[in-house]
Amino acid sequence: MCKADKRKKTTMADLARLTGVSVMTVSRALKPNGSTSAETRRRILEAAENLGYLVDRSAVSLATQRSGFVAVVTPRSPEALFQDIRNGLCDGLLAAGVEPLLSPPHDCPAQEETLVVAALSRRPEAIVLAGGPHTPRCSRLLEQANIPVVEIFNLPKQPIGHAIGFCEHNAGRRMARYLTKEGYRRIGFLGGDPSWDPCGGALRGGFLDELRHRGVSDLLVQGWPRPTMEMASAAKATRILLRRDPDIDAIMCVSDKAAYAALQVCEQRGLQAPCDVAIASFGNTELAAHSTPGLTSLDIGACSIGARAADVVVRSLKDGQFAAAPSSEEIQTKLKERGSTHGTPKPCAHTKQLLHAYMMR
Amino acid sequence: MCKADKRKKTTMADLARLTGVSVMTVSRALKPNGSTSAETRRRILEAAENLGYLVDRSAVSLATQRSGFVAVVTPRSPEALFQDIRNGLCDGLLAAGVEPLLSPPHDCPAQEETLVVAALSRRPEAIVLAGGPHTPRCSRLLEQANIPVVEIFNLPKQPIGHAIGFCEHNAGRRMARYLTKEGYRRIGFLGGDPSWDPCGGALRGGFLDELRHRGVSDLLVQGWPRPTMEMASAAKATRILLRRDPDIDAIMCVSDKAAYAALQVCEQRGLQAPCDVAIASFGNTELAAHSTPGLTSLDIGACSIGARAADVVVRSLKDGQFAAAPSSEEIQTKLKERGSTHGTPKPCAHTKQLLHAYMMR
DNA sequence: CTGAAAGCGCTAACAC
DNA sequence: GTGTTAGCGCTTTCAG
Repeated sequence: MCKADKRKKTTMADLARLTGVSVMTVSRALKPNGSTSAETRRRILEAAENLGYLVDRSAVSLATQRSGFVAVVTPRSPEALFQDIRNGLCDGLLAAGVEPLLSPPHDCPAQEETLVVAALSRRPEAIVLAGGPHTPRCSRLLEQANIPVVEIFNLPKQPIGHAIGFCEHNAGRRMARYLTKEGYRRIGFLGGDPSWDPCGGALRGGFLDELRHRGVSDLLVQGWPRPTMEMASAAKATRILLRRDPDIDAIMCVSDKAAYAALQVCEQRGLQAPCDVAIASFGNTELAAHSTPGLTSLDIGACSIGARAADVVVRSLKDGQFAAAPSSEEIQTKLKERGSTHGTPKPCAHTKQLLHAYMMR
Repeated sequence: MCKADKRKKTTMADLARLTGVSVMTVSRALKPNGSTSAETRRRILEAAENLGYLVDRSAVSLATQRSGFVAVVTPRSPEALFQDIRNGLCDGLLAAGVEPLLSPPHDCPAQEETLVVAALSRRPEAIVLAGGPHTPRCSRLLEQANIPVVEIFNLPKQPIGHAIGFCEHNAGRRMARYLTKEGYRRIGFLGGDPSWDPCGGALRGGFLDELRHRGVSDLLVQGWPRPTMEMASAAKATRILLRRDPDIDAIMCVSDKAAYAALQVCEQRGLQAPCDVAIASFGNTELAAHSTPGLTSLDIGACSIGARAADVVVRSLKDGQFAAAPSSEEIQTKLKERGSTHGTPKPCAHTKQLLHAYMMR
């Protein structure tokens, strides 16, 4: 009844004193399957509710040697994709009764290491993180942590435990193959600085390799220094690209947002996709499907990566065998072809109307 | 040197045994300002590094009664906005040396309660969460938790502790006022189901109120049942709206993504913004600024909300006085006017070119 | 500079 | 059904 005025939090001892039982009885009454008389439990639960008592999970963790949560450490970039991945992951874990606890987003391997140290210090049951690259110490700590480690998004060269992801390099090559087959020859690449977006860097690497392999070497690359303001950065980079090579005929972008920004800049310049310049991207988020024209984009199945990861975590937690025999699952990126790289644009209703208005003047 | 083969994690006792000192010395050696001889410390740190030792923060929390982290509990919707808010918040907290720990996103107050219980059980130093609504029990637990509570995003009717946010109702009214002043009379609203998006619901409420107040009562509302696939849902809802009232002259949307989808649908139908139908939205994210035409949108300063919240948390943690005297800061939404509701569209370069191609056939 | 003792809040393993 | 004892891994406090 009386509110806790003191700084001290209420403990089981308080509940025990109040209800005239031992601490152990309180502990049992608070669990769904503890053996306590109905009446005793009722009184204890009532007292707990009145005082707003909540178990101290630090103490529980210490006593049981089980923390009951799974750590999730993801990079800030690419946000839209990790958003979906995290959603799929969290939903899957919660559905299985496992609690995910997310670290703040990181911008580089060094920061990742800091966050992984913090996460491991809380003794998670398992840890899910992006495929890297990690710092050497980070990798070592993960190996020594003795818990299931699940690397997602990009497939690491040397997985620590389980891995579910795609190969960015292959993804880049794939798109390069497609664009060259479609006949594009003066191709640009738009992406962030690899120091904060290693994944985009690898994508670009694969893209470049394949282009060279196909004899398309006159490639222009334009990047930007920070992960924020992606559209504005991409728009600016596009302008530079167009200035450097006005005859550019295709631009591959590291994300749908960047691609959308590039598309707008091109249109403002009177360049129409795909006839004047093709725009392709990576991620296949909602925006790619809904923009006009639609953006040709590489799909990585972000939601399903999250769901698969949740599955692997849950199985690892249940089954020591499975946890001990790390699996590696390569996700094949799917090239989703849309109007930004293929087909001739027809004047849409909008254009017809403008045309009409234009001629009526 | 030898790897930890057993399930047991290494503890300070192991390090103490290995280096021939007491546990207490190990404890001191591990802290930056503990008084230990340089040589002893060196050996201890070396052993720790070799074994991949990391302190057990459950034990530290228990012993010191300080967990050293701040809990962050946010709703899934509106994702884009909370993304920015979380980023600003996390950056601010990390910069001040406070560790944020994020709960998975929730879809309703009941789920929020569950997550808040889990978070409070870990005894955070403070908790940051959306302004609600919360379940009664959730509010009560937050009050009894005896830690700084910071509610962000929307201003709660009855703040628990500090609050930094805007009034969705006022925001809705604001946009209604603007649209009616611009001369729009047949106005629709597009949003998600209030059960999972209470904030969008309040926005709609304010919007409706103001319209009624101004004698524009013939309002059409269209929503969707799930937080996912926002653009697809909004596109579908837009089609229904257009079918129900082909003469609709403006559509207010709960998010920029929804608005963008609506814009595309309208254009596909030959309706041009703003002359045939105006599109307005909420959030003022990158997309609103970069779409063509730009989307008129209500700006809430998401990043700064996060930064301000971090500031309040840090001050509360430092200053008991400040923590005890809850502040409430109302953020004024700014109406960012763009081409989707205002001005006459000029045929852009793209159109001119299409026009040209069209006439050359 | 180092160590021994006590205890943080809780639970496992036994008693009764 | 309930209580007792003994820790979980660490820090605080007090002695040296």
